[in-house]
Amino acid sequence: MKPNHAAAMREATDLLVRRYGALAHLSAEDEQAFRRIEGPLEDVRRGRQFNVEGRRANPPRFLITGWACRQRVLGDGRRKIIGFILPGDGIGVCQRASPLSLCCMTALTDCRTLAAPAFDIGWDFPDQPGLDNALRIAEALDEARAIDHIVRLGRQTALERMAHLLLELNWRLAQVGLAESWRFHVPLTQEVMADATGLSIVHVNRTIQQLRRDRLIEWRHHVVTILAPEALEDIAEYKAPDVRALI
Amino acid sequence: MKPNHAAAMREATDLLVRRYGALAHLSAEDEQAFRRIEGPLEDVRRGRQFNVEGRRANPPRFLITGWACRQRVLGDGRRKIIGFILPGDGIGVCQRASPLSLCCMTALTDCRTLAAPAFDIGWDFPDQPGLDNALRIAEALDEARAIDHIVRLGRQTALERMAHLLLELNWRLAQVGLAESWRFHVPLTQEVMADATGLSIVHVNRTIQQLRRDRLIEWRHHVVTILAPEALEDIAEYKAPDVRALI
DNA sequence: CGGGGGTTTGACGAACGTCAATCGGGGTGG
DNA sequence: CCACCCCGATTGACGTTCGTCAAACCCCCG
Repeated sequence: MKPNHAAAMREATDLLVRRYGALAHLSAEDEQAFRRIEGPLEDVRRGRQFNVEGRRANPPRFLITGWACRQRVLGDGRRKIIGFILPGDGIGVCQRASPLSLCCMTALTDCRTLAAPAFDIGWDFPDQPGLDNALRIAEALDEARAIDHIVRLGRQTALERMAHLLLELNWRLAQVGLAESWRFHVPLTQEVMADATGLSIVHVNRTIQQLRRDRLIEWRHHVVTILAPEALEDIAEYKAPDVRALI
Repeated sequence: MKPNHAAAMREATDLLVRRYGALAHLSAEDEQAFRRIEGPLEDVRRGRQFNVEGRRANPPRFLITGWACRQRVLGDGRRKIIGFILPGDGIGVCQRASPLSLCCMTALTDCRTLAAPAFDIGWDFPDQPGLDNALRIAEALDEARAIDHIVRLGRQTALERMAHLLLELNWRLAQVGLAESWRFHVPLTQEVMADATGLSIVHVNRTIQQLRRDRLIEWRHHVVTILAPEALEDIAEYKAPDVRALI
């Protein structure tokens, strides 16, 4: 094992400990469970699918760098992104059979993943209750975001949807240390944003323009800065999830 | 206990056995677990909430007759229905903390429910594996419908959404014996359909008119008949859920 | 016979989609 | 180093879908 590989593994498990430690208290024992993940680390090209729709990704993995998504494509090519998968999130990691884990999952950018065969369906970590808790909460957060998404798509305008999505991304990225002071990197094209918000590319562009004009955000070179968090939260009726309510 | 009360209890548990028996094989032992539910049966008026958003319904119950829904209401009164709750479905019945069970749940019609305190969060039925399975599958189906709903709202037209929703309702009602030969009772106003499909009342009406004109459905006196199931499924790209895939 | 909730219709307007052209920036080959 | 190119962002013009408003209608019930 080369030293830079060991460093990469260390970085990957650090990320997981940081992310899941924010969801539930991790004992030294729990942390060790993450440290013991054997991998391998894998580099995945943009566009690659992690699974076939209807089957869980095998092996289960954690996303370490890059962005992925769950999506469904209709017969005529219309695509809907169900949700984003961000660094720290599991891909095919689920305790009980979960339809969310059966969606078609695809890399939106070049990614790095860490295989974690032990985290397969029906996992059981009796000696690591913190780890078990954290993973369950992560699953619940996925479900909660799906509900938010339904409300967004069904009853919010383009501006509100975009604002809501940006706040959601900020919250999630902040959890893993990838957003600071309301600034974060979004390696997506506007086409992807369109498929996530249920809008057309052109209208996504116009909506972003408006958010910019109103000095609510900046968005340059794939870096988003939320200039007026409270105003944006008002527009979107966004509430950050309450992790403690999901135990 | 009056005799008609005993009959009502019998009907209620029959419904549950029929419904959950369609999801997983129920042993005699499993069935008994349903038969032993003590209740009480409760009649609930239309409009009543079963829980406060963010808290699970207490006690957990099963819906026996009538329709309910999960919904969220925005600050300015816009309402989005997350999903329908039909006879046989649980209200606050969930094994692990589930955001879907934390939605605000409301009776859309006068309802009858059967309280089932044993089916509270973290249930454990080691001696009734069939019952446990069936309830998990029911939870998974809820989640799968949420995903379908996202695709519908994000990338389907009014006509496609309505077609999809009607097919979903037909499938679910057929499972509990409330739809036969593509005909079922829908005790909803068009306003409710609007909040479920993310459309306006007027546009729901126009969409229904078009489905009628095209001889795809009949809809009279709250009874829907699907005249051309295959054509409707093509329009909606509807796939009936595969229960076996969710184990 | 009157009333009220829900449905239906028409006219109009706003939000959003489509098409097409242009722009802009980073990468690449000469 | 420069010209070119290509993908994605941006803009404008226009079309469609869907929302809004308001009136009429319908049916069930008292």
